[in-house]
Amino acid sequence: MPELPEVEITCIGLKPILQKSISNIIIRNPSLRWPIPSHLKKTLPNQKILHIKRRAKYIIIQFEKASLMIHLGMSGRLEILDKETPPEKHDHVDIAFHNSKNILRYTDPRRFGSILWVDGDIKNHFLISKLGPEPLESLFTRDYLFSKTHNKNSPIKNIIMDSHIVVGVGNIYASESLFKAGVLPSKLGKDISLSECTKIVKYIKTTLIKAIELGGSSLKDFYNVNGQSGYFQQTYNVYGMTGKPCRKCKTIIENKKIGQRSSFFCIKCQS
DNA sequence: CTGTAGACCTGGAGGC
DNA sequence: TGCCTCCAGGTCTACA
Repeated sequence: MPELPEVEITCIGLKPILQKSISNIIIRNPSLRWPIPSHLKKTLPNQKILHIKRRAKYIIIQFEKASLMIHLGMSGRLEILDKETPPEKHDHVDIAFHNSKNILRYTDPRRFGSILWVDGDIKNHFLISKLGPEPLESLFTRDYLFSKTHNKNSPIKNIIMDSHIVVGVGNIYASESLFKAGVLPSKLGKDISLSECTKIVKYIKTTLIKAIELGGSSLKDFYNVNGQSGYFQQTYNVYGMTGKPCRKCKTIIENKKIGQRSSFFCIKCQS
């Protein structure tokens, strides 16, 4: 489920728990990407949620002196549910609140996600401190991208998916953005021109923004029905379209592994 | 330092 | 039905 738009939409959907004070946490299975700290049982109760924000694909739930840093991995989900909702197999964590009939539930079949406790400023955390700029913020420009590509021997798709260069571009939106930019995912960084960087940056931004808007449009039933966003209703230009005709030129969409990941492209529209 | 392969883990789809 | 293989939205770590 989660690429950056889904994480953003999840953050927005968490607004109802702002200012709430935690009463209890139930950890059914602490084995995520990193173990969930067992001290949360003692640390978390009576902490008040002051802010909720996103950095890269991390959801940061801020308390007075520390934060919970939550990553959804490949298959994670956060939902606000009635506290009587019985837990299922992959519902690893519940957080309950004072004076509330709701809980925040973390579900993650593959357990690639993480729930970490960070004292002080998260900027200094080892998972955050070396991250590149946010794709939707002003630091992510043509010139910045060019400075990171012009001397690189790896495919452009790998470069834009490298969180040390720019965060939040996952496998779906990497393929989609490169299609719109007219650049083959396998093209090496050093062969990418300045004007191609202009397009890549532009279409990463517009693709992500559009996805957030689509997800946002279904926000009202985001957490009380099935936790899915507009994400699943989107149709893609190339992602998952292997063997189908390109929407622009009817050429058959191809799929090639680049950097271990499936990559989709139109050989005629992209070069 | 750079670039790539492997690792983590579960479930669903498709072939036989 | 059952077993096997392959595939899946992420990203850290180890190694050449």
